Amino acid sequence: MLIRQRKPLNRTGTATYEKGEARLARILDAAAAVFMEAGYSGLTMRKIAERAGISIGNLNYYYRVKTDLLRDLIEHVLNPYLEKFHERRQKAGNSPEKQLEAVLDFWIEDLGTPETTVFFPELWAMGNHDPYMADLVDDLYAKAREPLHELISQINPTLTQKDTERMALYLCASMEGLTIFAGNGKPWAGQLKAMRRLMINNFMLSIKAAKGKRKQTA
Amino acid sequence: MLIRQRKPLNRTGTATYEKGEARLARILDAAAAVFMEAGYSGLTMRKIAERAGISIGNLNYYYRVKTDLLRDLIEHVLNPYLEKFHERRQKAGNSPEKQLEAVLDFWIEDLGTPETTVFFPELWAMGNHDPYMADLVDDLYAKAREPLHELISQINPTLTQKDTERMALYLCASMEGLTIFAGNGKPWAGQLKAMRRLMINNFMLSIKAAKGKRKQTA
DNA sequence: GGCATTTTAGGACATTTGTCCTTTTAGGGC
DNA sequence: GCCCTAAAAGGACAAATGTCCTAAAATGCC
Repeated sequence: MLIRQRKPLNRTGTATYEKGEARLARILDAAAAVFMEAGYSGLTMRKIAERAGISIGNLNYYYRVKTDLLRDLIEHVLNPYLEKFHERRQKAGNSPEKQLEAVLDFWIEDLGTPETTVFFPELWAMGNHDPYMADLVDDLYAKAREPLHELISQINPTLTQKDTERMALYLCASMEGLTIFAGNGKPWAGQLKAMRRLMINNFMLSIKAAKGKRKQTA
Repeated sequence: MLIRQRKPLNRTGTATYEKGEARLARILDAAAAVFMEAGYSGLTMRKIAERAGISIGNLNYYYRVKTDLLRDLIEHVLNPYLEKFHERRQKAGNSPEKQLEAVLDFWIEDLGTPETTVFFPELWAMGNHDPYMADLVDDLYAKAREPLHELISQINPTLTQKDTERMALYLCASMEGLTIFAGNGKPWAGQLKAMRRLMINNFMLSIKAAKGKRKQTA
């Protein structure tokens, strides 16, 4: 009696051949597409497989468990953001004002893309019911706020660490909130640029006016 | 051969006796509880029935179709908001500054409650995949922004209609965005009051400084 | 108290969904 | 060319879920 060893395959989201690796990428692309169309509640293994042009069996070969796929999906979508943010800041030139403006500019512009408009609200909602997602979102925003924090403290050095952090959170929250109203396809989408100007102006005003008051202006 | 007439019962979310009406309310309460715990994707008829202490069959008697229940649920949760907002503004006293401050105060304070923290992000996410929800959310915020609009134009009459609307949207977006970071159970929840002060101060600053510049200050 | 109607319960059914299993096909190393 | 593993397909299954149906119990009205 031959006892066939149980298949030891328990890796998830990995491939050995090039073909497998390409497929893996296409799976995550397909998952992202389904996710943006139907949201988390509409994200099913079968829809992903169909979108990727493969069978459920094959999808299951790459991801035995749906949660693993979801986590890779989130990472797959989120990683480019941090990269883009980082590179954007590098080439933003000279003064901290100009740099901050460049970062905010990019941030607000990005929130008008379909991906960001749909993806992030979904993340926020998931964060309320899934501790893993909550941590992930917190980490993401903490990293995204770092440049703000640094630049704000350069623009207004009289601020305490805590005040600087709060100011950065204020900017971050305001911009993220705008997603709901002026994101892609939203009623105010046509006025995103006007809102961007308004917001950035007010941010600059607030930063300079804060706390250790007329120190820069004099 | 007796042909039993098909039951004509197709009402949804209505009751005739007092008992039925009370049950209806408890169903919506139960649905709200499940919704806040598990989100839209975790909202099932069976969970709602169990939470309400009734059978699936009975729940189905009140709501044949889940979407109807969802719509009533949203309305059931949302209605108190508009009422609270309205009454809050009435008793906010004299000057437009004080009134606006009162409205904002209440708005930001409310966003720290568990209901608001969980419920609204879920709405935003649903709005991206369901046109009905999108309209509902837009209407809600349009109504919520009305008092802001009015008070802003009183505080700074030099603003055009459009600028006033944008300013109101700015306040609204900033506050709603804060939900994600300083809502109930969020990492910045402990600093909600500090953020409230910071935000309201900056809002006032922005409103007075906008457009027709130093007209109030001189 | 009897009766029509509302309310409730419980079961049933078809679908959907995540996961698993077996088998076949393809690819790369020797 | 052979062989071992990766890749892919398709079917299967149990659990969950929305909806429906029928029968019992409760309720208000005369």
